[in-house]
Amino acid sequence: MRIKNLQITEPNIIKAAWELLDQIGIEDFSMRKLADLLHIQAPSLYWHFKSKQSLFQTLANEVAKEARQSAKLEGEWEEQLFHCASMIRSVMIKYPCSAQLLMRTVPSEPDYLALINSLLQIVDHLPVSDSDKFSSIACLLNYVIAFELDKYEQRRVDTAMKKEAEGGAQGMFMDSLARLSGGGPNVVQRMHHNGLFRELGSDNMFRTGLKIIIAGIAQLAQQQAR
Amino acid sequence: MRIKNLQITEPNIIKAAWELLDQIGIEDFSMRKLADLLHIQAPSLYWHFKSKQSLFQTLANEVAKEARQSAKLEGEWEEQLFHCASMIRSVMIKYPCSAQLLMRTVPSEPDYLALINSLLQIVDHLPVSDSDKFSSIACLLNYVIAFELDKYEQRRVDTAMKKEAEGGAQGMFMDSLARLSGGGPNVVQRMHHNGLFRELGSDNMFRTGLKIIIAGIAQLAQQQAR
DNA sequence: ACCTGAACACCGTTCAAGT
DNA sequence: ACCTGAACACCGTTCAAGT
Repeated sequence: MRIKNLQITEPNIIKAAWELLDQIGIEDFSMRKLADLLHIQAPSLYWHFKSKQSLFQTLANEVAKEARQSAKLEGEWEEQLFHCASMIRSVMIKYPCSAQLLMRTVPSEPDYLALINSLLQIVDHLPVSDSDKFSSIACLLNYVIAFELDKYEQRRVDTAMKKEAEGGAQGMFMDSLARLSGGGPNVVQRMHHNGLFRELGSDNMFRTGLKIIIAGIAQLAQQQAR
Repeated sequence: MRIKNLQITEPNIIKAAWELLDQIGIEDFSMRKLADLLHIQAPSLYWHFKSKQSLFQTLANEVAKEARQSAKLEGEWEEQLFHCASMIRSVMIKYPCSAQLLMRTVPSEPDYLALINSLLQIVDHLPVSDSDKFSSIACLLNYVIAFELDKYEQRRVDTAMKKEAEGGAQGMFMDSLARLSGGGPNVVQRMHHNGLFRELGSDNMFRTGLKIIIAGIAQLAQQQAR
């Protein structure tokens, strides 16, 4: 939990913030702990950032900025969307808790807006209404963010379960799984049995969802074109 | 902020919790305020719920329970999915902060699992792999939750913006909008100009996104069938 | 069985005061 | 310009003690 003595500059505070997020996660992140990491007192941080929220906003914007830069614009629009979304995801993986940060942040920051703009450009030539273009991109972006958010939450629960008495909560889970109320076949249990739950958050699952959304957008364009 | 004198039972605590969430939102929700509302001391709550997290888990499960009950199972699978997703959304609208609650909650609660199961049943007969079924439903459910989450966040920012000096932050926003870095046409600005931002979170937008995802799933099934 | 008072170990943030 | 000490108004949670 120590860091080399550094000048207390905005970039260095941000660097330390990323490290702290990586170490303890966003729910335990505090201005006091960040100050400790930088060997200063907590109130000092408020000279550089007017609030914790504004610090988070800055972090989120950094993710948006890097995501936008990694976009390449060649090939069919489907490829472009796929590539862009994958890039956004890989940038998000690089930065700890980036999904939570983006979620809590309003896309009023310039780089976030620019990212949305470049996504909108990709679908701008499609023969659908502006409203539909907007919905499509919102859907895609939501998907990418929610996917990483889920993965994070999943991990958090997994570790919490392991901590709790070996097989205690795990047993509870298997129990509710076994006797699902509501008629019909127990599809969830079959999938759990086949180890599908371990695939949660995998690259493969990400790509499948992405394909679904892009194919759906294509379908929308095709219908409108008729 | 008062409530009639009530017996302190688990259901009444839950009722008060919903009211408090409605009044002040999830980020300001505290066990102490909940206790105030019930005219008891904060530690008393810990006799009924072992933690704030477990209280939230219970609330989330209530949403899942009601959502599951409102599912009807007739018509084509596309209609069923559409209807189910719409129902889940309308239940979520009924309960304040339900998106946040579901997001923070692991789907290990029985009713949440049952909800996922009934969604999986709808696509179970499609000619795709279990993994793809799983991805499809995860994608759909993520969409519904993230949609409401975004709407909530959007509202929070809007009110924050209005509070901040008339047109101060608003001006900032227009500014970043006007001079977006990165080449290409400014699609975002055009859309903002056409009032599309006011459509954020609308029924119309919800349905469009839903159609995209369902059409995408259909596409997946069609490809695999060949 | 159910509730309280007092306490612990934390928060974010402000502000006068220091250098 | 940049940092600190002290303080304010909060948190979630525990626990001995009350009824």
